[in-house]
Amino acid sequence: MTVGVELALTDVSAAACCPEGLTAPMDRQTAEQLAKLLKAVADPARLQLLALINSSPGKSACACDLTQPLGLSQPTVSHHLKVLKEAGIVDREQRGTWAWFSINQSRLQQIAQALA
Amino acid sequence: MTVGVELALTDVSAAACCPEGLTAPMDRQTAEQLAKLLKAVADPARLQLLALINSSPGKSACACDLTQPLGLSQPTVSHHLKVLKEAGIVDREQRGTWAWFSINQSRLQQIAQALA
DNA sequence: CTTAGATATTGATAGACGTCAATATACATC
DNA sequence: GATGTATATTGACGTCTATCAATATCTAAG
Repeated sequence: MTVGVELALTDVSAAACCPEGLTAPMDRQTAEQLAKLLKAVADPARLQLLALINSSPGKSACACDLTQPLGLSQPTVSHHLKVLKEAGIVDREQRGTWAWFSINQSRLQQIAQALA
Repeated sequence: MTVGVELALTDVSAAACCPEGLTAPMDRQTAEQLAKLLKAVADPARLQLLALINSSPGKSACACDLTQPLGLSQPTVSHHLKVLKEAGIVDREQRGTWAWFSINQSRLQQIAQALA
């Protein structure tokens, strides 16, 4: 069982985070939630994934088309997609054998605005 | 000598990064530069520091006033301020014995806009 | 139900990172 | 220059993380 991990990860997407941005002092707990979201984006492979998905037709892409451009192994890409999904930054849709990913744009905006 | 580290860190602030945001595919090198900037912000202590500085009178604060609110040791806070400085996110000014820090707002905006 | 292909999970490993105690350096004052 | 205070650096330690190879699970089609 990996309940602890599951909870920790869903905590991230549960964060209705930081409407005040950086304009007011931030308590440690709030800072940790926001940091988790930012960490999900602060990785070169995941940034490449987001850019790839975003620039795909319909702004959604099959996982099968994401491995080769990154030059990483399939499990590694799968891992990164999971991190993005659990941060609420991408959505996953099953289409037959394939997994299609799209970007939760408002969630991305939310993260960006937390730096305002 | 720590030339390697110095170079790696100044590389960060040298990154005139990512005017296209996530609208086009991103090569690994560009992704690594942007990831470095995001990592500099993706830490709870550093987010608290930015929020504290930003909400201080004149939007600048003495290092001596930043240790206690964070509940971390002085060397740790000094380390975090160094990371932020080397990412170009804060500016440092020496005033007598004290070190005053302010936020490079445009650099923060730049990072936020890279997620657009 | 077996096969085949796509995706996810597990286990292992190397490197990065946050933190502190101890120490060093910088700066002003006497 | 000696002292006191503020800040930075060093060294060590535990934890987290990115990555891969191997394996497992899922899904559709025979």
